Amino acid sequence: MEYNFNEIEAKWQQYWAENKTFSAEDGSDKPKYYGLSMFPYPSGAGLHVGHPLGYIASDIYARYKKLTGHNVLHPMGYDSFGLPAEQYAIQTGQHPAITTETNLNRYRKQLDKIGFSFDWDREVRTSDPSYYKWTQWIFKQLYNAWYNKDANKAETIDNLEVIFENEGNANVNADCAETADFTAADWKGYSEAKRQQILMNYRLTFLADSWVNWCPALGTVLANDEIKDGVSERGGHPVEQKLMRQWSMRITAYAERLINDLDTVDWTDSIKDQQRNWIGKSVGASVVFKTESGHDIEVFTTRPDTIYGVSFMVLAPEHELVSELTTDKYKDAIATYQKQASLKTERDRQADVKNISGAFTGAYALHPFTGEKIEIWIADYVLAGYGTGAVMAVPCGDQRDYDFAGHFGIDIKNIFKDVDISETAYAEKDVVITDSDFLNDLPAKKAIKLAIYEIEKRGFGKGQTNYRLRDAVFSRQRYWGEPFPVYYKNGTPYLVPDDQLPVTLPEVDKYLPTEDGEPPLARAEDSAWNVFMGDRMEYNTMPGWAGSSWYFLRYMDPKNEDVFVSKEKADYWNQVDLYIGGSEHATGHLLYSRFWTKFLNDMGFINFNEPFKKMINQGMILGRSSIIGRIQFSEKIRPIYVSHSILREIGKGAAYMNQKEEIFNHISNNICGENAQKLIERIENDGIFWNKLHIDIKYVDNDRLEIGRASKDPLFKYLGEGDILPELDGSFVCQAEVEKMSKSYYNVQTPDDLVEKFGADTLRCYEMFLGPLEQAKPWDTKGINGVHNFLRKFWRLFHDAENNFEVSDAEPDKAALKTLHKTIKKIQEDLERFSFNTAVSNFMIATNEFTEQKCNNKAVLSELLILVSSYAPHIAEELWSKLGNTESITKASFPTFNPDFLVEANFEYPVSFNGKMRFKISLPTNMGKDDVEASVLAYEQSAKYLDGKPPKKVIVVPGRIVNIVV
RNA sequence: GCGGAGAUGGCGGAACUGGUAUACGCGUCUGACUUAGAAUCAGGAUUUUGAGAGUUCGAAUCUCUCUCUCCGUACCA
Repeated sequence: MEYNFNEIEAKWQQYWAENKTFSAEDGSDKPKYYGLSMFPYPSGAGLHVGHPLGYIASDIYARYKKLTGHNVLHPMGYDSFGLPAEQYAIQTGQHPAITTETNLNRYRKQLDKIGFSFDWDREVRTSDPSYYKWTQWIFKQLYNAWYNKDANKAETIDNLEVIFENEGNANVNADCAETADFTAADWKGYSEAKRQQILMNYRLTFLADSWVNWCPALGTVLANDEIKDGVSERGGHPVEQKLMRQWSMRITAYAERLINDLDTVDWTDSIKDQQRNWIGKSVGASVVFKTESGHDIEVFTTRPDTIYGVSFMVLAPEHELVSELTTDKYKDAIATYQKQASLKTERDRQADVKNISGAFTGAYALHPFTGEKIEIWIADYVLAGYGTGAVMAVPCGDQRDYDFAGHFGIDIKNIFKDVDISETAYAEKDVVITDSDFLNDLPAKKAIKLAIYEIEKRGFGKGQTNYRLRDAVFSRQRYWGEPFPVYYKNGTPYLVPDDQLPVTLPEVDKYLPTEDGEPPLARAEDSAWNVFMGDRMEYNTMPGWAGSSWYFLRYMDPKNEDVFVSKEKADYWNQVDLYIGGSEHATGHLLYSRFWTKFLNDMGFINFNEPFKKMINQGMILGRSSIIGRIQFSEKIRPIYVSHSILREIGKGAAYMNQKEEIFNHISNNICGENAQKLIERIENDGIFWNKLHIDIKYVDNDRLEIGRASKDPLFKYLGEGDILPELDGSFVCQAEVEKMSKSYYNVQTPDDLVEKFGADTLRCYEMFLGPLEQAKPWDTKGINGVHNFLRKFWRLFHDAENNFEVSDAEPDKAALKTLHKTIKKIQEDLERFSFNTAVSNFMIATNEFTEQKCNNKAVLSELLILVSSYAPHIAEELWSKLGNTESITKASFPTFNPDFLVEANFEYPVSFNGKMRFKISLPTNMGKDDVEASVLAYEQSAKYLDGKPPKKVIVVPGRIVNIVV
């Protein structure tokens, strides 16, 4: 074989590993480059071709940076705590650590075969005690911190205690749970337990009873971002609300900074918007409405300017004041409504948006400005969890209020000047307010400010900003996660001292909750814990996002036993320069990492407050499924499996007997020749029922199904039990459909087969060649041959017809230099704008040109080789060493582009008439505008298009184009 | 509903600041080589950039209107 990729690739992979070619230097003088790919969860299914896409791009760029003289950190590791290993453990009793280890080894093997430039000495695994020791340590820092809103940063809890000691909490401006005021004297008099209780309100990670998303099937709580469409993201199980004592993270303290600092990172607008929406900042006012019975109802509104348009109030059904406010007459109706609402799942409630429902409490509030009586209703369109769980309803300015008022016959006041609200509410802010006393004739934006001013002045409320973002629940009732560094004494939580960390996972007899519903860790014997303190240890474990929130820091200093990352190393490596991964982590991992980074920055452990400077989100690779048609008759008769063109006709909706004639016509006219009669007879006798079946793509080549081979597979042996109707030429063609890669569609492509068949270099180039990195695109192996041929052709540039290595030492000729420098320019530009697909095309063009030029010039090919080496590193190393180099090509320097080689004496001007290109004319590049014009007009073909008339106008763009207006 | 991205041959896609539309690859067709296939080589074909208008000497590219697709998100007051 001329280009023996299997041998070459194995050889160089071994060389890189033995020579630690990709080991990053700490604190070198070179500029640093930190390129990171999102680390994978090692699932049992292994890698499919979609996984390496981002890794390959990341690898190409990292190798490129190395060639441009950077000290490159390009690590890889595993997010190895997680549910699937635990579910497997529950089913089989096998320890999740063993499952994880097995999967992880498989991943490593697959990754190694693709030839990545990972510095494996820096590998991290979140489930490794030497790693999660530091996850626990960071948890402790969060526990020992509070958020000082005046300083706008986190500070240690010790200094808060000093303040309490000296002046109580009256002057403390903290982001915290509601806490009653106390003086310094009070504080001194409090018991230890009481003090701890109070401090808990301030800590950045805290224990509190909170409504959580409980997933009974998974036996654990889930964070909001782990739920999609009202069911768990993993497994699709139903989720219900439950009040539980849980660890939470006070991410809300960082809401404002998390929004603002998005402006400082180079991410896609889509991800930034997702984060902004998730955080959901809204600016407005909180206003207190007194009720007739003397209660205060606090509402949040973004439109205080519409306060004179309030015509009723709505409380969430769960609102704490509902029972107190409801008058006797309405007690039953309210109770009924509350019950209905509570029975609805989150999902029903969302699905039921258009159904307007609510109930009147019988109570009235008093308008703070007019004193007018306002009906108080409850309705489930008001959410207990957002704002204060109560709204002032302004039908003219809010569509939901408008619909509600219309439905229940409540008055709709119009306080907008010259706006028609007879059909719908008007929610825009470009209105002028009227009928509103002191707000009259003001544009809404000014009115908002004045309204807040008045509200504050008269003591009805204050200006306020609300966020949709909730504090993040941090406990999971699972086994396979980080244990908390926490123990309990008399019900009060305490931290395990640093010198005893990590608290490792104890052995348990089963990975299930206990009989009384405690998490699996409650099963552990006291002696099974490596650290056991107080009455008991914490039974919860941390969520999946704990370990992944800071892993990019550990790569900088993976073996450090004294600190999670040393200050110098964090200063040197700093932010991740390029982060590549999927966009599905927009509101999970990517938000939590930013939160932890800001916190660690606040505490002075690192010097930057955003983790990922630039991010690219690779698109999903879709599978290409192969589908055949099955026509079924009654049970006694063999089904018929039909090829594509027949399936297509049947699929045109002509599936039922009332279109029988149509089907018959199609069949006999267009389709399967003599088989048509057979098919028609069957349908005639038995009626028709058809469906589509997915066939494993491994039995399909170029859409042709290999029936013989497929029918031997137990999964598809049915093919042998029916009749086959092929195309006229006898082949059996499958219909192709692009859909998600999934086991159930039999369309999963693993990289292993392809590496085996075509080599890693081909796979790498092909994955890039498919299209722009960010775009979702179908995977189609047909094209891989083309890329493979390119590499073979590339190989042949260096060899003669008998595959003997042969290059020339002569001076390179002009044509070769032009091709080379054109290519250097393109490749560099493509890399700089992360256009990996066009770079591969440009390599193909260069290879084609050199082939045509019969160029085997050593100097030229050496430079070309360096360009190619980041895309196809194995073949590049092999040819590089054949050229006589003794060091790895990764130590070479990226070639320098020289524009002189591209200068041409003549340019072929395209000549257009009225914008339509008609012919070309070759003229000297240095010819002036006027001369070009004269030459073109003098050209014989011009007369044809001028048709005897003088040109109206002639546009000459030197070196570009000539356009003549007639 | 809201937000984001997008629509170019039979297919994946190129065309960077408006300047030769469809590079590169796949598929397809013809021919050469071959016992045959694979491979290789030579050559051909398809279209007018989702629709409509505008700006311009010139628009895939800029502006407006509309249609459709994908992704995210949703009673957030």
